[in-house]
Amino acid sequence: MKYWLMKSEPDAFSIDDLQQRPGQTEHWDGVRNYQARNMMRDDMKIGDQVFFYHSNCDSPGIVGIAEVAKEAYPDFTAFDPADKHFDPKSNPDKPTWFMVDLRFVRKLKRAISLQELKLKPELAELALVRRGNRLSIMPVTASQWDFILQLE
DNA sequence: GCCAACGTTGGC
DNA sequence: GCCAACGTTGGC
Repeated sequence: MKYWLMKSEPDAFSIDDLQQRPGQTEHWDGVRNYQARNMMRDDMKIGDQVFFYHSNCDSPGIVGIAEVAKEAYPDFTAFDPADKHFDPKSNPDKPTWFMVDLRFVRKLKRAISLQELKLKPELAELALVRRGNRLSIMPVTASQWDFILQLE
C-alpha cells in the first residue's frame, strides 16, 4: 500500500464536501498535469491512503485522510466542451486524462498547517515543502506519513 | 492582488 | 530542438 498527498482548493472541493458526498466518495477530476496523471494512472491502487490538503486558502495544510476507492479511469470532464476542464486533445477512444475515486476516511483532530510542516527537518524531502513545488498529487513515504500523523 | 516558479505552446 | 511568451498554481 502506498501513501499520497492530494491538494484541493477548499472553495472548490473541501474535506467536508467529500464527507458529505453519497457514499463519502467522489471522483477526482480536473487533473491536467502529466506527472500527476501518471501517478494516478500507474501507481494509485485501491486502499492507498491519501492526505487531503487544502491549498490556496487562508490556512493551507493537511486536514484529513481519504483512501483510493476506484483506480484510474478516463476523466470524462475532458470530453465536455462546456466543462471548465475540457481538453479537445482528449477523446473517449484515446483519453489523455485520468482520475481516481477517493473515499472519506476521517478528518485529522487538528489541521496541520504548511507552516508547521515546513519547520520539520523530518519532512525536508517531502515534495510539498520544496521550493516552487506545484504538483497537485505527490507521493508520501511511509515514514513521512507516520511522522505527520504523530503530530496530530 | 502580487508575484515567483513552473509547465506548455508555438514560431523559427 | 531552442527559447520567449504566456498561462497557471498557490503562498503570502
